[in-house]
Amino acid sequence: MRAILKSPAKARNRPRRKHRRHLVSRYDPSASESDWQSAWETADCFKALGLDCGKPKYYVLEMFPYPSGRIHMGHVRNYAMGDVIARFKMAQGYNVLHPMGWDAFGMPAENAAIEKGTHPATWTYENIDAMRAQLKSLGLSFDWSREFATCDPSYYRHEQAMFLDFLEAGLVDRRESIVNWDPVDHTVLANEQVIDGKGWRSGAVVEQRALTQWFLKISDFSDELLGALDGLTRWPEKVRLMQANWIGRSEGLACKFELAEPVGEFSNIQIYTTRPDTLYGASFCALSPDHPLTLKLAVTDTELDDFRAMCAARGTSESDIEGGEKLGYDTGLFVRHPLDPDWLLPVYVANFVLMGYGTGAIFACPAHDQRDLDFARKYDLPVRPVVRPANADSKFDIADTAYTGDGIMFNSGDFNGLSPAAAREQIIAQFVEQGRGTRQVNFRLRDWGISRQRYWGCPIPVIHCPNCGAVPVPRADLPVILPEDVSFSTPGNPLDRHATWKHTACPKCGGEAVRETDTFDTFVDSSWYYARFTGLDPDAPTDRAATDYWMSVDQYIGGIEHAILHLLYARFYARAMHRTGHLGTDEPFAGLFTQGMVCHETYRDADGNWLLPEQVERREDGAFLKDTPDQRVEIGGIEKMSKSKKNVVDPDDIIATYGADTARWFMLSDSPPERDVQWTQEGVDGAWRFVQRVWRLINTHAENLTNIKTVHVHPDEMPAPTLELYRTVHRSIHEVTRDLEALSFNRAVARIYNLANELSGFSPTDDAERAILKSGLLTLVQLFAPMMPHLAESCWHALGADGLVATADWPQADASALVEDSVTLPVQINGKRRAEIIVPKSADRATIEEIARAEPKVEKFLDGKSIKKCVVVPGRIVNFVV
RNA sequence: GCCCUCGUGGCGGAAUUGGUAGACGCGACGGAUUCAAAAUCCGUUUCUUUCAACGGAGUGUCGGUUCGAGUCCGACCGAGGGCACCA
Repeated sequence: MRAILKSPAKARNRPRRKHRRHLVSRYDPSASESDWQSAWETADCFKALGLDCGKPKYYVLEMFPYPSGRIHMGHVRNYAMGDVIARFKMAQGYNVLHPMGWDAFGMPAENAAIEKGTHPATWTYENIDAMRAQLKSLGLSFDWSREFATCDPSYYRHEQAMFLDFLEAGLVDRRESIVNWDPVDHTVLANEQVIDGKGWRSGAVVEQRALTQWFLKISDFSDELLGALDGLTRWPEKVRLMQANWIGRSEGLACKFELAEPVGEFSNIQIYTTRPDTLYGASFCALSPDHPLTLKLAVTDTELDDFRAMCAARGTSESDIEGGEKLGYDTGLFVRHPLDPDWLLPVYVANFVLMGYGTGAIFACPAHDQRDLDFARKYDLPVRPVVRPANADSKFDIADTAYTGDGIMFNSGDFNGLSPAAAREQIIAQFVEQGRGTRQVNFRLRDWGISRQRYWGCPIPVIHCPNCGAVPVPRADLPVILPEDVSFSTPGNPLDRHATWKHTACPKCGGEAVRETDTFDTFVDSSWYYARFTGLDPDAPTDRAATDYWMSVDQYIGGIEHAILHLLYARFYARAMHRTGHLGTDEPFAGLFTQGMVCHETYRDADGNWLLPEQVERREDGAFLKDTPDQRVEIGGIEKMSKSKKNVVDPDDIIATYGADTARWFMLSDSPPERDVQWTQEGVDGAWRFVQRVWRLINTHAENLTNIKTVHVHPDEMPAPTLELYRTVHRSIHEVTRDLEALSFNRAVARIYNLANELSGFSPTDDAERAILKSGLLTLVQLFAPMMPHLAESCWHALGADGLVATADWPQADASALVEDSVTLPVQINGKRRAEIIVPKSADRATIEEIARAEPKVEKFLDGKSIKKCVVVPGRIVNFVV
């Protein structure tokens, strides 16, 4: 776009006119930013202090990146926010831990290996080097001494050791489960990698396959993970709600329906329901296609076996597309209704009953459950309502919509007239008392399957022996290191084909055995990195003294897209680590902030091809191709920056053109941080202008101020104009501090603009005024220093201040300057503002009313009317009701 | 379908516990400077009544509570996000 054309870099090089009064040269970020970065490095000022430093601790962490090779604007926004907090807290006197590392295992490295023939490790470490350099050019206050990549054996060896601890603690399970299997790539796919029932990479139809997998028993913690959400008061309500829904607690009744005729060892069907109140509306029972009884029947019933196969083939996402058509198979069996043994209900196998939830079998009440109703209508089964709305009579009937609202029980024997809630309670109590059922709590949350048929992940430290079963690798043999000599020329997992790595001796019996060739889900790596950052103990996953000091993370920042998986896994992992002695806390993140995305307009040419912003020229009459200016460009919606739509801006280009500070400032201004921000040329230009304006402001005064001493003068002794400025400065300190505490960066930015405006309008005439101006300018610099740290150092230096702003103490607001002696109050007549009065701050109600009545405009409005009431809120408002 | 969030100028957004709506920025317009431009500086900018006002209207729509509502309550409309056969 035009920014790149009329870049400030070019403007800067233009010869300047000679007769400017204040000849202040432009601020040149490219010249100074790297110098200040070196100065910080030399001073080593961002290294966390020891545990015994005596300062309170503050742990700020941004979600670490996947080393894709280049940072994007989303990273800039995320890390700029974290950096502001880190620098702000450091200035406030905290011992700050602000580390950075790499979430370095994962599929893109293998894809690169397949496409380019580069080894995943080479590709990954090259990317890390490139991205580290980019992050450093942003001037972020990371303690780089703690950097690690999760693909370093020095990291994943501890992950393996902890897995063995979890194994011993009973937190790990190995069992068969149904997975999405890509028959071409020979690998398991995650649900989100299956698109329209096909593998996202190979395009092959995904199969449902039963595989033996490793699981972490996160469901053991369901209740706790749910309950503890209430204590996470510094998390967004939205994230807590999403997690609560995901965990999905429900209360209900578990009971048995006796089979009219037993089938082998099956004499009854165990069901779970949250609506026992609708038992009298029962119409049929339904089994999951994977229910043990279904499997038993399918052995002899080939038609049922075909039905099962069809359900499996419909797979994961196809049901979504079909709109979830209900399909069933009549087994011909009957069960007895638990409240009336003579009442027989048919038993179906139904595709919408999941084996993984409850007991895999249900009783269906079509009148009050939409799925059951759809099924009943399709297979012509009875629909008997038992709950009617309070205003309906006993003829209440169901058409095509199940009634799920509250109301009054009817058609329900002894329970008629009760509310559904009361009926629910009574029926459960009755079943429990008679020993025919139990009150049961169920969760939607399943155990976490962590096996991946992948090379570029942490090897699972287990050896499979034909005689001894799954044997943990002895701790002395850790880490199990990934072999480097692997080939990606054929599909599937190279570990599975690696003869010398795979085949080994059983640690128990010494016989021939094979290694587990699956690797961990990469979410495992990111589930404990926050703890590792607190202390890099070479011999243990965590340094307990360090974790006890630093944990929990005081402020965690990242994208909302991790609201469930990563954040739930990490919360589980912290508990598992607590139980196995690696951590003293249960909650990893005391404070969570989820920032919005960075968006940009989209552009397409006449053929519909996406265009990069830099290929497009915006003019008054529309957008045109830069190379061929007569070609019109269609401007599309404002969407998240993505490579596929080409609506991206490269941080490197921005930094080269405008410097890191301008990019950071723009990312923090205007939009509230939790909301999406739109990257625009005008916005960057605005940020750039402010950088230059501040630089000019400082430098027009610098020469006259360097020798001025900023001695403290009591506000009472100041002349009016000086006092006004002094007040503005201290109000700014107060407000910016409050805004930064609340992570309201956009508001802090607005207040800084305001302060800069006020300072610009002040012309000192004597040394006393110069002293006030100087301290005001120094304050301004300190207030924006967390956001534009390089510019701040340059200004700090220009004003002749000592040391680095980065290590200076945060300014303190003079409380006495925040209180005004007099205050302007609006005067309303009947709620409409009619006038303003200036009253002493200390004035009481009566005095204020008197002053208000005396105000000419007020008199005019009150003239000839009777005052019914006068509301006076000191410091706020006066309102006459006439 | 269910759950959640949000609707404020031309735009991004401010507005403490209900108390002067539109801070700050962007854009636009006018002016200064300049041979001219860029850059910079000054001013105007919610809408509206032919100008103006210490005239009227105004925070998605309609209603309510209150001396007073962007803020609280109810209904509706619209946008965005999450979940989706969880019995």
